[in-house]
Amino acid sequence: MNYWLMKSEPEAFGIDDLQQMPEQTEHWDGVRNYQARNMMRDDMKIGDLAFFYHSNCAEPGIVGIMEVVKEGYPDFTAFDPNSKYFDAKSVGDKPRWFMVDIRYVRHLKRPIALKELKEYPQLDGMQILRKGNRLSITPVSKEHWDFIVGLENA
DNA sequence: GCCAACGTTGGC
DNA sequence: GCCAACGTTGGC
Repeated sequence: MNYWLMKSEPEAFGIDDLQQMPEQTEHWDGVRNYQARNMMRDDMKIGDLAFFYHSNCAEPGIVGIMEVVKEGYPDFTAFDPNSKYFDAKSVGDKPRWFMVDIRYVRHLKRPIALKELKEYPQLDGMQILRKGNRLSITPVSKEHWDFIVGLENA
């Protein structure tokens, strides 16, 4: 079982939006980066857990936990000319972009801000903390996962 | 295959 | 709004 961190801008789609979806489940569409695509297509498995990270907002940080409930399949927004994620180079038999479905698990008892995450030497090397990191999906080690979940009660 | 130009991400 | 970091594109 693996752990992940997935970014989303709360103004576009935040954890509260996920919680309000039917069955608290949504497809993670619109990822247009090959590294992130590969992780969704190849590596993310049913039952894996992921942090929901709010980016590009007043208080960027980890706000909750979600679970992979459907493994990689073609991102259909790439096929839709009316979608802002349309990609003419992604066609039916050779889809270029993939997504997974994720289900809301819970909010953290308190949001843990990026600013706070940076304070802990225990989290050195975590990908989200690297300068210039822009990848919207990153793997999280079990050690880092457990440490961060442990911060909830601090 | 190199690399400059350009676009996007995302913290601040 | 600024800007650093990085990915992609396209000319050569």
